[in-house]
Amino acid sequence: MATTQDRQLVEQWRSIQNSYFRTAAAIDRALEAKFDIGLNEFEILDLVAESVDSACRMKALGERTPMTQSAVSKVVDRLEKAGLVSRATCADDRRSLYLELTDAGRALHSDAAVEHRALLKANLGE
Amino acid sequence: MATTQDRQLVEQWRSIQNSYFRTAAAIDRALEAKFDIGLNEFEILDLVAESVDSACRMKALGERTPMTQSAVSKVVDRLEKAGLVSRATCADDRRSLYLELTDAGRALHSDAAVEHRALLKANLGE
DNA sequence: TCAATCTATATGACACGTCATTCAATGACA
DNA sequence: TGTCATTGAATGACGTGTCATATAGATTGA
Repeated sequence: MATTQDRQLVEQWRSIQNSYFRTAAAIDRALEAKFDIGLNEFEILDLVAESVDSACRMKALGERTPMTQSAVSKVVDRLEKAGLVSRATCADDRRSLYLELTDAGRALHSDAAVEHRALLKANLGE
Repeated sequence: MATTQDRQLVEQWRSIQNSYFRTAAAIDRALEAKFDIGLNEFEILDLVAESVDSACRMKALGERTPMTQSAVSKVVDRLEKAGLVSRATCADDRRSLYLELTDAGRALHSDAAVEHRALLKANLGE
């Protein structure tokens, strides 16, 4: 039995979906076209750029994103392969890794961030 | 330069992401476990169930979901393979197809919808 | 100190979504 | 009516995410 509340819930859900997908797709295309990285790659880059402390961060990253641990690992693979990030072993826990932006990574991030924020504004702000 | 507005935008965006991912994952797991269909499959089923008219619908479906045309086509493949939906050719435009729920599809949908709405409520309604 | 257990990350198999392309049917217009 | 462009849908190659597992290092407790 479809109650009014049910319909409202479904509406709300579809609205979130649309908001999410349309925005994500727009950003992804733009970043891909201009900087040759996908949205997930940028978001990891963004998180790394945000972390001022040099704590061991692979783990911390996993807690700040809805991505799976293994997804994060593969995104970092690509970022590393692209020379934007580097993995460094952790002195106090040799299982852990912390990530650093390379110079190229820092440069790309600061350009891409402008684009990213602008598209967020265009898609969410309005 | 990270303005306050930028940070707010990023916050808003991450909140949407979390809301979307956490809810989607919860629903997906539940539907998978109890009814052996994924969230996308259910959403197509839901759209077909909603359509009272018998217009040619593959196309219409594509307009009501953020999924790609080809994604919809593959989801319908699976639904058809599972015996929940059937494709019928359209008399007035033989390129088009319209979809119908089978009896099994209707039955599964009405059970799964209850679960779906409940999880939406739990995750969004809060 | 040595097992047992736990934790951080990586990896391989697999599922699914996307893009580009294909194919058939339709429409438009000379 | 015959060509050319357009449209609805399906398909194959490919990239990326997920799950389950593997591996190496840490921790606990006897």
